[in-house]
Amino acid sequence: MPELPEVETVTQSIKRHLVNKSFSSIKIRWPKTLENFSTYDFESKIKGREIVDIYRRAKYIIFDFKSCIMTVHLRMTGKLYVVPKIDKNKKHISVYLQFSDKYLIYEDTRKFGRFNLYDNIGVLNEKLGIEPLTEDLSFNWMRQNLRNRSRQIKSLLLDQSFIVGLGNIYTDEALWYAKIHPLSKSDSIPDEKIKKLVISIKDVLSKSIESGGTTIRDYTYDYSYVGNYVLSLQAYGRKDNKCNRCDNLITKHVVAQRGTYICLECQKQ
DNA sequence: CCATGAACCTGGTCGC
DNA sequence: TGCGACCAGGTTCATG
Repeated sequence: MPELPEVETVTQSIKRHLVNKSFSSIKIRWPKTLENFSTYDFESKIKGREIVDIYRRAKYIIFDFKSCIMTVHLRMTGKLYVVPKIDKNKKHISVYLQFSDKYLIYEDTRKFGRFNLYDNIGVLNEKLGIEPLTEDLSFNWMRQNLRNRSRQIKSLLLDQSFIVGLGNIYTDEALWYAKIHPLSKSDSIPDEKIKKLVISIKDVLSKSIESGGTTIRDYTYDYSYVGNYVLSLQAYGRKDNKCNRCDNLITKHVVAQRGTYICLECQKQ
């Protein structure tokens, strides 16, 4: 489901309910969801502890309890939302936590999502790359780091140890805006296009956040709102539609094992 | 170092 | 209507 804009939207939507509150119980319906801790750990380290902050890092939602953090990764179909009452008709609720008189629900059709418990954010930071919406992502950084390796650009942009937050949709979108073919080798992209790529990444992600993300099928936030950035997509999902720049038809390919949408006229290799 | 394929899961869609 | 094949906003691990 979610890339950076969707995770950011979900994070903000649950944050206002939960900051300064504490969880009183947890119920597990799909045990694998808790990857590195148990309900026993919940009892001793999380239960009754104040949630000091909730924030996003990469595609993780972080619950900060000061003495430890709980991370949630939604993977493909995870949904995290607050409701006053549990909906018994929901078939795929993997976990739910009670706080005050409400519930934080974790629903996940494909069951790929995971909760983890850590002492601090250090473990995550070690394996994660830079945040694209900060000044860490600059033209100079990008040029330097595209040139010191030779990777297919799409595969590199999807790599969370390089830049975090981009997934299949926003990678295709950013490459379309920058007129870069997804199979281009990272060390053969001209400066002008690198410059455009950096701007496009920031632009696409921030515009999408403003629209509440992109809903293709599963993604919703706050129980049922959909993301409207789907209306702004230029490449992703637009097979056989006209490119909005040149009237050539968008075609679908496979790059880095992912469905990939390209305007072969604009995005020459 | 880099690319590829499989695994983890369920459900929707498409062609016959 | 039914059934199989293929596809899906992600990540990780094993293999050349």
